[in-house]
Amino acid sequence: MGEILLENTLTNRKEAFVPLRPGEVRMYTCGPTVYDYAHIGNYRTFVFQDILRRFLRSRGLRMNHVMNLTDVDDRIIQNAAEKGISIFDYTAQYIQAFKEDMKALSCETPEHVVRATDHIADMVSLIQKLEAKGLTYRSDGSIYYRIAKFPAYGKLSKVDLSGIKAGARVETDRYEKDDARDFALWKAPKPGEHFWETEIGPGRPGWHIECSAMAMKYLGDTLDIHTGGIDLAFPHHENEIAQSEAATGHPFVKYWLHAEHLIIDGEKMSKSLGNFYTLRDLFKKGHKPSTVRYLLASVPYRRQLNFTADSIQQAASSVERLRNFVVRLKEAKFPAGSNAAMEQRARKAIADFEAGLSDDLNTALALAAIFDLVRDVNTAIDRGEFRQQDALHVLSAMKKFDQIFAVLEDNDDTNLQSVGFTPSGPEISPEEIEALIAERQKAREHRNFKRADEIRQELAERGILLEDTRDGGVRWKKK
RNA sequence: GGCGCGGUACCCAAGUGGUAAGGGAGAGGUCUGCAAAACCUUUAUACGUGGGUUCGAUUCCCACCCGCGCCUCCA
Repeated sequence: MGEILLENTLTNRKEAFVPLRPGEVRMYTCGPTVYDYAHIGNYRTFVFQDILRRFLRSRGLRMNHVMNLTDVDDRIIQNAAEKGISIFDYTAQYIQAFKEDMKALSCETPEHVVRATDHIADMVSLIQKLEAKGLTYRSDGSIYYRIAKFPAYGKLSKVDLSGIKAGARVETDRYEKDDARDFALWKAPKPGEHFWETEIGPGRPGWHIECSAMAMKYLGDTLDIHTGGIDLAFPHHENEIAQSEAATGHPFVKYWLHAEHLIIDGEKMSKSLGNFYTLRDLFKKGHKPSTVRYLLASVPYRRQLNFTADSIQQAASSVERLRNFVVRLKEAKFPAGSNAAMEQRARKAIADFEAGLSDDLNTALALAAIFDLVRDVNTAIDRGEFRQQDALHVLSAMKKFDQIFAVLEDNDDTNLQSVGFTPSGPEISPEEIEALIAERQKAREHRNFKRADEIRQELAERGILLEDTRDGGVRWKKK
């Protein structure tokens, strides 16, 4: 197997991925701020990191992956206050929803999913470390990081801070900061706000410090991989670097991976444009979890993903094609024996698939390898050149594929239920379906095609599709 | 203005210094009682525009145009 190349935002280059500790990957993902339901743009990033971790695991690497839940920030405090409930009661529902959504999208659960509010002490001690090094200053009970003390600032995003420093965009006064570039490590409480009483005074953590504190707590001073949306590169990740590296004296992250944004119909997704979707919005429209996952995964993560009504329809068709293929392999009867060429073909597909993913997670290329296999095998089957043993090899290739993409299993109903949706369409029991199929078969035997077609039509209206197979059998599936 | 991503067929989207993967959609055909599924054929004389380098560029260089994002709310 060839090396894995990852495009590193820090260097702007594709680099061979080599874990600092052989066999283990220490990875940190910026998780959601749980002030509301996460939107599909968020999930684009989370599906990306899921594909990444699945791929690394498939290469025999052990994951030590941390994802944070930001469960305290301005929006949370404000929203909770408006509802007159504690921030914990407020965020609980969205934490739950996030976990359900991730499950619905077949995203693996990282080894550590951690809440900011459970790590206040870690943040405080990190801030103390920075204070001891003289990198901070206090202003009205808040503590700020003095960017001027960290010369490497800007190395990730290549942002030129001289512009910001002098820029008119930022009203320095409002922040009570010495320098507009400085950012809050610790925020003094405002009246009525939730706060923690700590050794550095009462207050709550700034946004950036939580990621540094939690990442280093679980993963050590230097992590292999840090992922997040492209918008986080500046200032969030830049600030993480400043805090962490200044505190430890070690490089914070070896590979920075950023996912480009998802846009809707060519425009930024935003509530004001009315094109803002949560996962549940899509499910409500009747889209399957596997369709959404496929769509989010199919465009390489470094590219913007243009989400349109058409593109999700296309994703649904693509998944359908793959699933039909697997069903055919499992259910069709092939002559005994094997065809050496097919085993070779399956091996090539796996090799091409992995080569695609190895190239900075080029999922489009990896998918092409699978679809090539699908076509070649279907052709071989149609020509009668396919044998029983061949099916095992091809199925094994499809399994390899699905260990990463996770869209083949027919689990959409279950996944929908996990987010509280009952599968759409009229209820019909398998027994009833079988009975109708039997009746239709009988009608067909008597060449009563009118009746046979009526039954097929009736089932179709109830969401059941029939396929007559070559050997005279009938297969059915849900729409 | 600075930084970044992109502009490939009807749509999504790979890719390479030597004349374009894959998926979806459409059309025709094979199979089928008819469908469905599957297969075959078909839809880019050149890949935003204009220059340049080169025997040769979509692929390198330059300029320009357009889209999107970030520049302390943001995945």
